Amino acid sequence: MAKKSDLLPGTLDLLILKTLARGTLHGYGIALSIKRSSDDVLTVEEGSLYPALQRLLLAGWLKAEWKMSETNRRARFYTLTRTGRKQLGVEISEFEQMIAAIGRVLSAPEEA
Amino acid sequence: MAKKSDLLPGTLDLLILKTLARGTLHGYGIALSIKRSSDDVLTVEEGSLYPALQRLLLAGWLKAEWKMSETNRRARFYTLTRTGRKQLGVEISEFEQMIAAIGRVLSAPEEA
DNA sequence: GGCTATATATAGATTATCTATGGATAGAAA
DNA sequence: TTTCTATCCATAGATAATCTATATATAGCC
Repeated sequence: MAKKSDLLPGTLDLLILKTLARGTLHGYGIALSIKRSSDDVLTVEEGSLYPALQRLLLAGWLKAEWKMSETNRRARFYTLTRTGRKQLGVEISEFEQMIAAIGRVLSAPEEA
Repeated sequence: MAKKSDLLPGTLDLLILKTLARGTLHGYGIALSIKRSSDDVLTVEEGSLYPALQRLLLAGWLKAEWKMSETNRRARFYTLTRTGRKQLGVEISEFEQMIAAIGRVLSAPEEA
């Protein structure tokens, strides 16, 4: 059972945006949530997650605030902005278009 | 209509292997076939295609032979090997697993 | 006091894709 | 005959995204 990668490249932003669309979370919580809701198939490494969060903050799709976590530790909580929610819609439709296109290739008939 | 990329990263090998599973083709023909069977959604640039073909040759998943093309030009025709066909199966199931996992994240309910 | 889980973050390597370029030829059009 | 378009191969260099490895810190349990 070769395990090629933890994620399908190009889908991390989508996963983070969608996860935050369900509510504010800190970074560690985002990673856990993605892992759990994917039944342990998708694992977001810290070295992927935190740079991605910086990207999304810089793009204005998230805002961040330092607070105390459920377990009483300092943690940075991320919330989707209005433009972030809009971006989520864009990314979902782009992703679905890609998947549909790949599906067509995978099931394409013989050519003339 | 923002167009982010020509391909979903990490899926090119799969697309090439699948395309060649339907018969021997030269590089240019592979690119055309993927473009056409995806209804112009997926475009494989030469700078992605030829390095990928080298990768797949080196891995032993393809073999190559110089011949004359349908249009009477020198062209390098690629054929799937036995191990290449096996690899195609692996890549399809990995891809489907990833897509299913992403689907679960995209439709996940609220957490407790 | 030591262990584990929680929590953030960066540096550096790796890999994949894209942009840009270069070369060559067949055949059609002008 | 020259020019244009489509066909065909290939590489160099830039860019982007992810992964590996590491560092730091603390709460709470044993």
